[in-house]
Formats: sequence, structure tokens, C-alpha cells
Amino acid sequence: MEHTVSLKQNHEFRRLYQKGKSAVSPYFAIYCRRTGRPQSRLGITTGVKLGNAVKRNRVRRRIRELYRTNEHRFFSGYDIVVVARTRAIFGRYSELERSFLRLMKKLDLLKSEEKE
RNA sequence: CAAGCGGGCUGGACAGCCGCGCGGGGAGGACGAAAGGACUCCCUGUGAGGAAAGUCCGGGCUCCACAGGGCAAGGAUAACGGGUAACACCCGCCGGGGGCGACCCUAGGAAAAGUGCAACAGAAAUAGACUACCGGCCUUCGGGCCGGAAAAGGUGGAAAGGUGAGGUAAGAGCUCACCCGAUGGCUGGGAACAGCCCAUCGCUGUAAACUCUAUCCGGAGCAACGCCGUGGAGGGACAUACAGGCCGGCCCGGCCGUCCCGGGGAGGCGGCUUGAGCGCGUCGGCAACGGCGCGUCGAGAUAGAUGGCUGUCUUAGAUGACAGAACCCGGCUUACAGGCCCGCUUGCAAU
RNA sequence: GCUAGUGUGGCUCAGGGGUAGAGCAGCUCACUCGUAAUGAGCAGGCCGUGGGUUCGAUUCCCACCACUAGCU
Repeated sequence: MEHTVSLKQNHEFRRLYQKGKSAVSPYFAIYCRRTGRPQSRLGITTGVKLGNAVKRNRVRRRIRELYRTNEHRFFSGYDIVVVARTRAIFGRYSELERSFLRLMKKLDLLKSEEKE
């Protein structure tokens, strides 16, 4: 990913859960916070409740793909955490993408020329 | 054709675009005297499993302990022969159990070394007598007392070998015939074991109760372990000021240097993938497996790389069966939609 | 990744081969004008699941499932 590195430390995740802005759909919950860095940082959470390792890996890859293919449409300089919920295992990719973009728009991360 | 038994293989394939980890090659390149080289781009190779899982056994490897051996404690295994680096695994075979059969299951040493336990029921649970049987005596004819015997009844998971005959007052392996079991002998077999017109005997079960016998086992685990290591704290050496900076309105006062050392938190590097490897052929062996020859290299991530979209094909259905390497092997166990192949059994029909 | 431990009434726990128990909670009755407390009584369990050993398993053995804790 061009302008994004991954978010790794547990305390950074916790800070976003407490202080970040959030938006929720049946597929994911997204937390974000402006940092002022030139790059954005993305963290993906796939909890144990989602299932075994294969299911968790699959969900994580699809979320990363959602972010990667739409990265040019987002503002940079944010910390973003995407938490997968149970229905994200069985959802269609197009459904997931629509839901993901709607949440990002709700958080004012979509660039303005993308408005329909 | 139907029903069934055993074994093996497979676990979607192909193409295009975007994207990821690692290896190789090439180009540019901040910095640097150079060696090198952060980073960027291009080409190319390669990229999860049969169970990668559970972590139940056995090893390799590393460190610690003992550095020779024995005993004890604790744990594991348990017919026999073989395979293996080793095993609780595998193969063969024996015994036992199930199935008409193909075949399946089997922790399968010792209870006559000793100790313990066996509730309830039952007269009695490892030893003796409730009912009933027989004999003698007594009798108020209901039965009572003494003795014999251990076959019948009932209880129980288990009641002292089983069936028949003889025998007797009634009975009893008391005697006989056959059968069953144990021990010894003989024969066969490499052995477990099997057989016998041989001899002696008739002994409850439980060791996944303690125990005994035989064999094996030191402990921890790659987050092991080794190396590098900015800063901060400690020690040593050098320098020492009347200068400068910071705290402070000012004075007074306090703090602040460079180099080396060892331990080492965060972090980084190695360990990290060529190995009891895989494929084919051949030879030995019933087989597990082993010998030889030829060929071949098939992930090494470090919050964890295989995804998304489209099309074609197989298919009833591929938005999915079960499921993700984390130091590496050999097994076991558990989960699993389908599909394919081989061998065999029983029944029916036809020849 | 590794190492331990625990599953028993609604809840917290005993029981370690022989009919499954305690406290709290629940229900009924008594006491009270009524409630609480107290007293008497009652019901509630495939002992996490499946096999095995045994005459007999909650207990012993094996394999699974779920949960908890520790190391890092």
C-alpha cells in the first residue's frame, strides 16, 4: 500500500477505541483519529469470536483488499482501525465494499470529489 | 444386479488484470575517500495440509545438571517373532471375542509371594447349613432335640468342576465313562502356542486396587540458545576554567565534559531449512522395511505473505468439506463434501 | 507457540468404587395486623460428551468438548 503502514501496538489500538471517532455496520466497526503524520496507519482486528484461523485470515485479507483498492479516495494522515464482525465472514464482497465506503464517508475520510 | 468388507489415490483445473512474502539477476541511487549502500523500479523463480489441528507418544537440535557406574523415588510399557534412529507406532503370527462370510475388535505378564476390596440380597462370599433330605429319641401329632450329608430350592456378577451311571439310611469325585480347566511330561513349531489313548489335581473375581516380575526413562524447551546493541544507571582514566549554558529578577547556591569497561531492557541479526528428504527402477523379504543405481531441491513469514474481479471447463452444487506452516522429522488421535481405482465376500439370475 | 488446572441441583462448593450431599436461592405451611427474621416440610441431577476396565463408575483408564489461569 502506497501511503499506509500497519498499526501494530496494542496500546495504540486501545487509544483509538477510547478516543477515536467510530462508525458501525453489521459487517465492521471502524475507528479513526487524525494524527498529522504524512502517512495513514491501518490496523485490522479479527477477534477469536469470528472462528478458526482460516476464517480470521480470510476476513483480514478481504478487509485489506477493500482498503487497498480504495486507498486513493481517502484522506491520509489518519490512524484507522477496522474491527471485523461476525457477518463479514459470509458477506458478499460487493456488499462489504458498499458498507465499507458508506462508513468511511460517514467518518469524513472520503475526498470531496467522490461525492455522488 | 443387490447388499457388504478391506486397501489406496485425490482434496478442483486453466487464462487475463490489479496486489503480497521470500530467493536470484539487472538499472537508478541520498550518503561515503573507498568497500558498501537506505530507498525506488524492471525481469524472473517460488509460495500451506492430509490432517499444517489436538499437543498424546518417540527422536534430532540447543542449554542446564551429572561428567564412571549402581541403588532408591517417580513415571511409562506389557503374549511372541520381526521392522525402525526410536516409540505406546507398523508388519507377521498366537490366544480370546464377534460375524453365514470377506473381515473386524482386543492395556493380552503374575491372583499357587503377600495385603486389601466384594455394597444389597442370601443360611453362607472363601467359609458353613435357612428350607427341604436321612437316621435316632421325644411328642400335647402342630412339631421339638441330637447326629449325618452337602445332591435339590431360593439370593447373587460369582455358591467350589459339568453330564450320565453306580453307590448309599440319605448323600457326596466316594467310584466309573465322557467333557472342561490347571500343572508336569512327550511330540510339532524359531517362539508365543497347539496336539496327546500320558500322569497328578479340581484352585471365586478384581492388579485401568496396593503390589511383584521384566524392560525403558536426567531436566527444560527455538519465546531453547548465540551475537550486536542508541539511550539511561554504575565503575575507571583523562581534563579542571577566573570561560560558557540552565534553574533564578540579582547575589549566593546547585547542575552540565571526553574516552574506556562489563552486565544488558526496547529493538535487530543468526538459529531457519538438504532432510532418518522426495520420485523412478531393480534386488532381498509373506509383509512392515532394507540394500543398490539414477534423477531432483519443493515456503521460511515475525501481528504473520496465497486475496479481489472476470471468463471457460468438470460437477446437482466450487460464496468453499475439514481446515492455515511458525525449529525440524517418525507415528497416534480427532475433523472431513464429493470423486476415482483395486481386491474380496454373500445372495439372486444367466452361461 | 508452550505449560498447568477445572467441569456435580438456579448459584457456591463437598464426595475419590456400592441408592448423590451441604449452604444460599425457590415452593408450601406455621408464627405476625402485614413483611422480614425464625421453625417445619417439599421439589429440583443421564456428575461436560463418548468408549473401556469392573458384578457395579460421579469416582479408575483412554479419547474428545468447553472454560480458566500462567510463561512470553
